[in-house]
Amino acid sequence: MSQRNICVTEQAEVTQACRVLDVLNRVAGKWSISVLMEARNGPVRFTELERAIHGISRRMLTLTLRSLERDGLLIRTVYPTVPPKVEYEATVMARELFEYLSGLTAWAERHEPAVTASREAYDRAAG
Amino acid sequence: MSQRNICVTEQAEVTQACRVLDVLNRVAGKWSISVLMEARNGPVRFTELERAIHGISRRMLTLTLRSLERDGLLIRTVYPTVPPKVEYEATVMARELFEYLSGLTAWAERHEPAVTASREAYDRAAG
DNA sequence: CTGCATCCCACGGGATACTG
DNA sequence: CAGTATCCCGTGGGATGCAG
Repeated sequence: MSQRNICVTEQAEVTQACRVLDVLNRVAGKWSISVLMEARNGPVRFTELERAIHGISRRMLTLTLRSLERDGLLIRTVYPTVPPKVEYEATVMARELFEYLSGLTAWAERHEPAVTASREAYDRAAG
Repeated sequence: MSQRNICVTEQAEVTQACRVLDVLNRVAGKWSISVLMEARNGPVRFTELERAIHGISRRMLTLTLRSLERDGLLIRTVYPTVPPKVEYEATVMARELFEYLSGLTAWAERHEPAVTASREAYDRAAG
């Protein structure tokens, strides 16, 4: 997702929108949430992530990990062994985020039928 | 944001990730949340939205509105007058979504300093 | 006023190959 | 094992112009 934080006024609504957009921008990458969820319960290794997240490329896994680490959502631990061993783990901050995401999850579950129906109706009406 | 729902297994974690991704995909457009929030309290006209949302182009406003309408998050009402008058209003479903988004907002507010600090530290360390 | 059509570009992200 | 480097392409989205 491209940059989209459009905080320009001081209106409460706009400010709230911006806050939400901040979060989304941080987590909006195609693979961010999947990676975060895999790293939520204890440390995970690079290759484990690669296997667990179906369809991700090595390049995107690396980029996603770096981005999440930079934002303080993931902790990267390197063990200077041969062969190298690197572990990733969600931070407390990231785990707290999951609680709010689970609210979204519940919302999505409750309304998925309605959304699907709405789409079908819309597409049937206009094409 | 490109398509990223990668539901391929039946694992609980993956399923939850998919649900969240469903929501995000629906709302991930650069302008979706801003539009939704403007339409949250009563109907809003096209031009009002255009003025309220700083930086949005006419094209993107239309596309965003259509997408949200299709998903059942927005109701579009056309008054067959001259000149035309069209109003948009958030549905109940969309308003319910705001409650969960406000959780994200709070999270973002609480942790924004930490994220900023983390980024600076990361960038200082590596460049 | 409320759009749709067209053109264009940046960038997210896939495929592939190479490395400490 | 855990990455980095390159190349390439689709698509999201901006700018602009036309229309009912």
